[in-house]
Amino acid sequence: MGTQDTDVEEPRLAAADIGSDVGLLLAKLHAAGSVLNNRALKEFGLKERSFSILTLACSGLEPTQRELADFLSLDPSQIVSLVDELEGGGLVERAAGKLDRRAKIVVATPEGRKTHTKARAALVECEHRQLAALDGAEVSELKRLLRKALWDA
Amino acid sequence: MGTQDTDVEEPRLAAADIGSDVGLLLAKLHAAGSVLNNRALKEFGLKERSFSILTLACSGLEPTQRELADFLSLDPSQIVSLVDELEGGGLVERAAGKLDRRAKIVVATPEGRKTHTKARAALVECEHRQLAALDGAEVSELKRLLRKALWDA
DNA sequence: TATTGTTATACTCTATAACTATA
DNA sequence: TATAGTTATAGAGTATAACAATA
Repeated sequence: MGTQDTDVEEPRLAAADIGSDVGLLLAKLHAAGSVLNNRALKEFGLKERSFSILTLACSGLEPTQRELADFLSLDPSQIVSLVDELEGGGLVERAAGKLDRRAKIVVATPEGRKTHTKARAALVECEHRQLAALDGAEVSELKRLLRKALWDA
Repeated sequence: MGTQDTDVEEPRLAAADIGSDVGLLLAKLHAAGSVLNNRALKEFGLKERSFSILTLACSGLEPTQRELADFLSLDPSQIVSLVDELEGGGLVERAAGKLDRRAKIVVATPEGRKTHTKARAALVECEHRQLAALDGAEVSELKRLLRKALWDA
């Protein structure tokens, strides 16, 4: 996003009713977090997107590219280039689907797992900093509400 | 975002630990909301961004373009074209800053106020649908936590 | 006929730097 | 010298359609 502001106090304009607009609050918090996350992931050659795919490739769930696209809310064609990138770096591999030979399962290599472990630790640190104003219970509650809004619809 | 999915049940991949990743949850909920919001705003010739500016232009706070850029986490150059667009549609006007003649204050026209009222009603409806799984107290708590994370840092 | 992955293309959004006018 | 607004441009991200292989 344009300005990687670190709003450290409530700005004057937050008094407008749009200061309670869920869409804007989500956009701002997400944008601020993305800057932190992508900066932290740079040393591993990753971005938020590729990290998400790597995580799922490490999960043991054996996701197909189609599942990745659905879950990450990305277009299948975007998954192709992201997986290409990870595969080029030796972090994941494409395996043939067991039941459906059209489908390709994305699995992490041993090196991918090592990179993921380190990258994940860096992101946990980012999340701590981003949500520093919230205590442990509040962080849990925030996650619960976000998950509920997304998946209990 | 790629696929404007309407996740109506928790997908298989949500079991991975990334299903609790705040960054991903924020991205997904924000993206899903943007699709709804922009679709609803289309009939008014607005998008999320231009609606935000129109709202602040209606607020009585007399924001300068610089303040809009800071508050909306957008680059000043992006504000220029968004305000151009709104001004071209007759919804806002640029007024000279009172203390600083460099600064330009963005204020809504009477027509801008009328459009804003109608657009806002449409967005309230979108927010209701997007957060349908949450009760009133949970919506308030979600907003409180988001605001706190952003501005109590 | 429908779906998975792929490629290609056009479009929007974002980031950056330079310029002007005021301060 | 610094700041508000503007302009221009390159890059990243997104949306869309078409195609081959498989179901």
